[in-house]
Amino acid sequence: MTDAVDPPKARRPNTRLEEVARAAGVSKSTVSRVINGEPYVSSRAREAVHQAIGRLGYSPNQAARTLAGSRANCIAMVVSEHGSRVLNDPFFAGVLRGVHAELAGKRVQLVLMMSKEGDEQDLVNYLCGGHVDGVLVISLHGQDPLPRTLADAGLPTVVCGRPLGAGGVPYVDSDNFNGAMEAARYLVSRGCKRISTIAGPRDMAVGMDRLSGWKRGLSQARFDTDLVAYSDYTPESGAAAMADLLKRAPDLDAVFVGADIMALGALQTLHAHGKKVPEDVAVVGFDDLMIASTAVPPLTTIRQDVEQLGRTMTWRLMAELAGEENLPPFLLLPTSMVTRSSA
Amino acid sequence: MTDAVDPPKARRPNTRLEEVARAAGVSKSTVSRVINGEPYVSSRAREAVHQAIGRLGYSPNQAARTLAGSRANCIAMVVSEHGSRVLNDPFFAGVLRGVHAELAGKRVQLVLMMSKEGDEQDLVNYLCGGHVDGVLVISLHGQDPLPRTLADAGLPTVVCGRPLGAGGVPYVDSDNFNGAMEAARYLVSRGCKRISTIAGPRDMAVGMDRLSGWKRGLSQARFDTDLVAYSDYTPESGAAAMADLLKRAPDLDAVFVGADIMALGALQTLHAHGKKVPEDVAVVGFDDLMIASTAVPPLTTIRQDVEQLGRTMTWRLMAELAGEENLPPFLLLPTSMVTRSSA
DNA sequence: GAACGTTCTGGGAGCGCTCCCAGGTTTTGG
DNA sequence: CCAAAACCTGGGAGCGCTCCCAGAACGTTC
Repeated sequence: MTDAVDPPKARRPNTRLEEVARAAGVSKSTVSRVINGEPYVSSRAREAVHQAIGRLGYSPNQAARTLAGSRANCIAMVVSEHGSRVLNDPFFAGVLRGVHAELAGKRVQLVLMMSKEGDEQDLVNYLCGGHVDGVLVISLHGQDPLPRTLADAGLPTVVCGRPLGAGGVPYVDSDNFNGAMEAARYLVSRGCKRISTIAGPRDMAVGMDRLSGWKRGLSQARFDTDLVAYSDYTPESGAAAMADLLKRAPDLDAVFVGADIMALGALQTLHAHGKKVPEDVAVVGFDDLMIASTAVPPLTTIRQDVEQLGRTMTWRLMAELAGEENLPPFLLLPTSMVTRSSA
Repeated sequence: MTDAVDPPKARRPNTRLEEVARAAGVSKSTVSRVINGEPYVSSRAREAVHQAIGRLGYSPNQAARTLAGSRANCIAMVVSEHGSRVLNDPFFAGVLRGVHAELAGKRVQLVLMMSKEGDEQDLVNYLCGGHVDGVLVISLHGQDPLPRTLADAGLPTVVCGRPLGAGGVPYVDSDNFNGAMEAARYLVSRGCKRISTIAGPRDMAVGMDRLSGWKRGLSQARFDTDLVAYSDYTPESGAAAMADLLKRAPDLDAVFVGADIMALGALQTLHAHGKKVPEDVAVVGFDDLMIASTAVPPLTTIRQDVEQLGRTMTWRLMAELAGEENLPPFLLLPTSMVTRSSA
């Protein structure tokens, strides 16, 4: 089919709006109205246009719509903070799936961007330059100034996970505090006496919120909250943190690990130290990754619904774009405990 | 700052190309040439334009560029086949990271699309409508007609993983055949006598290629290749497949599992049957997921570099868009064996 | 039936850029 | 030293759409 003399530019079968208009026997304006679902179109005209569109396989030129109109029909998902770890994470994939599910049917494109060191200004220029209608930010380190910058520029922005340094920017997060508190209470109710935790880095809200929830759960039961080790969301550092805890308190009989991926490392360490799980040490994780069920032993954990996180972020952003008012400044999604064998 | 009467449309601080031109004391054309890195611009003018751009924080309007120019400056990444599983997979995230890395610095947007049932025609219309310059397809089930359709429409397309039903469409894949063969040979060299395999679904090239490689490795050593069970890339089905193999051949002493995620399930089953790994049964996986190292015991596996997969796909696509000729019709990336404790 | 609204329709300006063309300036070479 | 070639520059058409405006067609009311 593409046997033209000039290979690289053989393509361009764009049916244009004008052709649809001609085929339907109406004007460009009417076709435009039909496409955008505007009122004041007779049902006869509407029908004719729909038929013509179907017949010609017409797809509106987004660039032209964006240029002419006031909206870009496009939102950006910005993965901040290098992304090396973020993108490794099943977390990201789940969020993305939710975003896409929520966007289904809407004529909105999703463009993906990553902030790289040095590029920040470019990124801000681009985003604020009217190329996108709104932004979903997935930023790992809480102090990231990006959400603030975007929000200050008047660009509708929703952050995934409570942002530490961006008070006032709308965000959606799992209820990490209550989830962790539930984990702590469960360990107490199970009869554990010396309960420790492996927390995420101090500069990430998710780590801090889970730590706070754990502390609250324990202190309400009048337990000590001194057995805290910090780790950084890798199995290796989880293993190291567990070893540290064991050295500090050889008698510990429970550990709440602030992420399944770290719990995997912790389990290894416990195994290496001859501790039986859950008989000697009970383990509760957080996230409920797919691999939690195949850990040895299968991991009891706090599930968060990451897909719902993506859906909710998108809903919040689209609602704002639609001009809805008095929207909630943040949304917390409930977690649920999944009991398996490790505790 | 946004204290206008009308909240939703307060934003629009776009500096336009014309303002840059005025600020730099040159014409629009010259600014355009500088931005696009064209020749025939005096270094004095070039310098002035760059300064003006920096001063004004100018970012070219993509919509206008697309509309006016012949290129869309945009490529699509299409996740075919529901995406429910795909997006769960760390695989996807790795590819995406590679794509992004390769795109860094290029003025090309990445838009993400998922094909949903019923939407196929819309998707094809959109993609072929000149909105994107090229497409990266991640399609799990090999028979997907999408790549063929796109390629036939003259749209530069690169597929991730060998497509079963789309001969002639350029693709990039890991060298699954040789990786699996290496695994089989390794098990032979280790002295295993009764070697089985858990393969992926028959309608996916990745599963078939790994199975073929395993068969080739064994038959070269004059081993039987009858111990094959099929599974579908979940830990659960991997566990079931392992149980099936054990029932058919209680004396088996090795299993090559065509994906780490299935190997996790297989390990569980072996454990439940009282088989020691690797003493009773040696296990080799494929992929080298992050969790392979925290399996019990740590998994010996064939590593594939998924990020490199993304980079290579992108490179191949961009090369084609740049008009390069005689590009390879497909690219196979080498795998490497990672020896841990399970074999 | 004149005066008004309401519903529908088409014409045309212009979004911000690229790309072609025409013209000016410098370099090169016979 | 003058022609040709190379290098620069600016002007302006037009990409495909939206959105504003003006006006046609149809009631509905006094």
